[in-house]
Amino acid sequence: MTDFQRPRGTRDFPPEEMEQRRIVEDGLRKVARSFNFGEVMTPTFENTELFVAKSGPGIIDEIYAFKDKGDREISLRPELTAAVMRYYVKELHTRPKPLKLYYMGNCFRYERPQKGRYREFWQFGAEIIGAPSLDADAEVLALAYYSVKNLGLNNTVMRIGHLGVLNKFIEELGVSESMKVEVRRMIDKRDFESLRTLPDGAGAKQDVTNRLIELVSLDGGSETLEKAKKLMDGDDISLKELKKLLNILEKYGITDYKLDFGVARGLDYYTGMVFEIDAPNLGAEKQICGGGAYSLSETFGGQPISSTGFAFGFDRLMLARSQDEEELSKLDVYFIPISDDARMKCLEMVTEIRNNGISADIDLLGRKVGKAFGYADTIGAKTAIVIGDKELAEEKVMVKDMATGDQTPINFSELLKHYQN
RNA sequence: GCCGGGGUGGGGUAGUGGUUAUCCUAGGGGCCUGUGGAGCCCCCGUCCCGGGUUCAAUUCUCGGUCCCGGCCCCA
Repeated sequence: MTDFQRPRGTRDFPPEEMEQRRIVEDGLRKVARSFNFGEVMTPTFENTELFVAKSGPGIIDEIYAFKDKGDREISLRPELTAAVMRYYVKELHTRPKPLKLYYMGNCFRYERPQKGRYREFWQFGAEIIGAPSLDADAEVLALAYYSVKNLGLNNTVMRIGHLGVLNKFIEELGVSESMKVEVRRMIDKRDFESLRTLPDGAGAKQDVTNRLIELVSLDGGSETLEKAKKLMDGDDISLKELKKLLNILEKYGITDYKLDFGVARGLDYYTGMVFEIDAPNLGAEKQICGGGAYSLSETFGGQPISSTGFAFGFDRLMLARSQDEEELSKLDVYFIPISDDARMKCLEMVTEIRNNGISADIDLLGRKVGKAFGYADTIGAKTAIVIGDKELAEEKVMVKDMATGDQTPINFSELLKHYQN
């Protein structure tokens, strides 16, 4: 016998899980719409060069890249931002600014699967394009913040940083360009040990190194700003910006964040504010959201334009909230016809009820009544209806409450009304 | 790419170098020909793949593959 397996790192989702996923998805959509973001969708695959342009040729090793039958270099998208920016540059750039977009879709990466990491996964993201302001940064942060809150994920931490602050320090270190990239990586990894060796190996200034380590070790709310100020000797523009941003966030009702200058995001197209949201209960892959202010349009051949955005790891959101299971929706009514004539009548009633937004199902196996009730019970139907020739003659059905076992006679004409209450 | 732990019906498991591989559960049917949740009975369905050792491998061994956790990476 041939054993057909799922490709590695992919998943099947049963109805119960899909219901949960749709609840989360609907919740995210709802919040995004309430912020006046509009949804866009882009292709599942793109020309490989798009992702190379954004992330460099090394990316090819980590994504599903292949040649199609026309010898074109194609890749399954490893993320959604590149495609959205491509779309913006080619077609949406004449739209009134600011452009507020959101999107959700499956993405693919050729990676070793582990908890919260799959080869096919889903992202939900949002961008504000063309609003080069702290107000846009705050609006995006607020969307991410309230999306998480709305899902009931209370055990999460939003960490906000600023690359302007970080980069100033890195510049002052006085190390080579390649070393700067390395330093950023160390900071992102919280690798303080390696940072400490910078003065020896890479010739970084000892004093700056010390202050840099102190900076990225800071951990706290808005009061942390003062500590950072002292480390920077004087009023830094980025720091002032950050202060303004935090003031704005307060108006959004957001104060339970952490300032973290170690949020480096590992990418050089980020320009200012950057942030991440963690769900600490997820283990190694605990980051559920990442984003910030960036400039990417020019990479795809457009005019430079300021943007701010983020992406949620949808599957990680699901993992993070999986502890509090919600009750699944139950079938409203299960029809059990006993004769062929009764079945015909049932179909009319089933259709009428379904057309009024009430869920209804009907026995398709011709089971005996006892078995059919057993099935109705197993699937958790709220009520069941048996119809035979007797009921047909009286134009009545017996509606049985599956929880209590009570039966109520209802006229055919009253049936819909009964369920609408 | 690397490290560790795993893989026995759909799900969960027991067990073994050799007759018919255990039990639970789920699914289908019957006892019960118009009323569910219990019980009893029947049916369905399994040793991840390949090489090696052996008279004989689900068992031992090697490789692969997939799953779980971690490293690397994380656009």
